[in-house]
Amino acid sequence: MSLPNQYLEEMRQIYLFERLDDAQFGQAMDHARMIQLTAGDMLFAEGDPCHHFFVVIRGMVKLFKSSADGSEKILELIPPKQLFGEEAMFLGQHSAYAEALEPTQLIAFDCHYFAGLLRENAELCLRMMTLMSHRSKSLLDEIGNLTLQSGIQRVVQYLMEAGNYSGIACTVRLNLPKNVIASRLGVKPETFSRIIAKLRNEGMIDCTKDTIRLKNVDSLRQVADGMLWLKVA
Amino acid sequence: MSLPNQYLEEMRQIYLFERLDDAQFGQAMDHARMIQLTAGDMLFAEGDPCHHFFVVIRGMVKLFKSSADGSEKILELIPPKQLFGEEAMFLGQHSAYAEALEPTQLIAFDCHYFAGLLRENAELCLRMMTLMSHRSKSLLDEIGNLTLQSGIQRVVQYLMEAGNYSGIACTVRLNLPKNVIASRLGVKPETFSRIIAKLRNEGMIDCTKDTIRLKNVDSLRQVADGMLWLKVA
DNA sequence: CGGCAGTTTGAGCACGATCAAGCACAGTGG
DNA sequence: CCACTGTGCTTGATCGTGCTCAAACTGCCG
Repeated sequence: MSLPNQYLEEMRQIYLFERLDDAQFGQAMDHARMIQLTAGDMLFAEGDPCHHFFVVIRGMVKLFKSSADGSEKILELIPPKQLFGEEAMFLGQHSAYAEALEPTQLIAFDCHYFAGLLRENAELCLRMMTLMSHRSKSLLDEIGNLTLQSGIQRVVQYLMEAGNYSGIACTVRLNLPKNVIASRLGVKPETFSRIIAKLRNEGMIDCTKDTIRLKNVDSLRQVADGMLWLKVA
Repeated sequence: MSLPNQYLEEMRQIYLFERLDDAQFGQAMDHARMIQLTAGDMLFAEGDPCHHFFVVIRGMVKLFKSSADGSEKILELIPPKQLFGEEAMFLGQHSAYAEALEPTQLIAFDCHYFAGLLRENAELCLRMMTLMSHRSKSLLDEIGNLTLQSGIQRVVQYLMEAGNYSGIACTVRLNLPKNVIASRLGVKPETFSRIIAKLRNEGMIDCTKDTIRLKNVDSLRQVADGMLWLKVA
C-alpha cells in the first residue's frame, strides 16, 4: 500500500526524510496513506488514541485546545510540507484537536510501524528530535508572547513576520480568515479588528480587505518591541 | 573526568539512562560534570550558545522568559531528577533563561559528545524523544490554560495537582515562595494573594503561612472545571 | 433577492494590573 | 534586648486592556 509517485516525490523533500537512502525511504513510505479532508473536517480530538502522525501536502490544518464552554485557542497553524502530531506517537494519545481549515491533503504515517524504523535508524531519530526541538522552542516563545506582550504587540509581531523582514515598506496578504488569525494570536475577533483599526488610524498600515501594507515599519517595530505604547481607548 | 559514585547512582535512576548497559552508561557519564549553584545564580540566558544540557540533583531551577521592561514569566520549575535544556542541543542555543531558586546541584552533559552517543544508540534516542514529547504536551497544556482559563482556575488547578488528587480534604505545602508560584501561573503576586483570600473567604480552603488545607474539594474541582464562577470583586 | 458567515463598530463591564501603603517576619547590629 | 532594615506577603484604591453583548455592514452563494 504505497503512495502515488506524485506524493512520494513531495515526501522526498520533507526534512525528516531527506537523508534516507532509497531503501530506507521506501520502508518509511510503507504503511503511509493519503487522507483527503474538506474544510471543517476533524482529524483527531484531544485524548484520542494515536495511531498516525501527519504531514500536510496541500491546505491548512489548525491545532487547537478547547474549553468546557466551547471557546478555542489555536496552538499552531500547519501549512504544507510541515509535520505534526508526532509527539503523540510517544505518548499514546493526542494532546490537542486537529481540524482542516480548507480542503486539505495529508499523508498519515503509521505510528507503530514508524517507531520500528526509528529504533533501527538513529539518523532518523536525530532529525525527528531536531523537529521536536523546534516545536518546543516555538511553544516556549508562544508562552512568553502570551504572558509578556500585549495584544497589539502580538498582532504587530505577526504582521512583521508575515512580511518577511524586508526593512522597508511591504505588503502582507492574510491567507486565512481574520477570526482564525485572532485565535492564533490569543485575542477575540473584535479585539483583533480594533487593533487593526488602531494601527490604520495611527498611519502605520494601510488595509483593504485581506491585504495589509506596512507603511511605517520603524514605528511598527517599536510597537512590537515595547518601545512605543499605543493606547487602545 | 567521571562523577563521584554518589551521583552515578542517582543518574542510574534517571529515565533517560535506565535501560543503558554499564558500558553505554559509562560512556554517557564521561564528559559529565557536577555544577553547584547558589540561590539566584544564572545558569544560562536566552540566546546563549548551548554546550550542555542538565539534570537537577538537588534544589530547584526556574526556566523563564524575560521581556524588555524586566518582567518575567516562569515557564517551568525543574525539581530534582528532572532533565532540562535538551532542546537547545539540537538548536545550538538556549530558548529561555535558567536560574537556581535555591542552593542547587546539577549534572551537566556535554552536548556535542552526547549527540555522538545518540547517533549510535537508537534506544537512547527513543527515550529522549519520549521526554521531549512529554515536554511538548505540558507546553501545549500550558498555552491552553493561559488562554482558556481564568487566574482563579489556574490557581485552583495548581493546588489540586499539588494535593495529589486524594478525593477527600487534604493539605498542600507550598515548597516555593508565593511570588514564584504566581509567575509560574501567569498572574501577579498581588492577584495570587487576592485569589487565595477569595478561596479562604468562600470557605473552600484554610491557610496558615505556606500550608493550605483544601476543605471543600468538590467545590474546588467545580471552580477548576469552569462549572462554578467566583466573582473577584 | 434573502440568508449566512465574517467583519466592523459601539457601549459597557470585569478581570487582572498598577501604584501605594501597611504588615509580618527574619537577620543584623548596637 | 530592642531598634533598624530588608524582603515577602497582604490589602486598598484606581485604572486599563481586552472581553461581552449587541447592532450594523460587507461580501458571497444559493
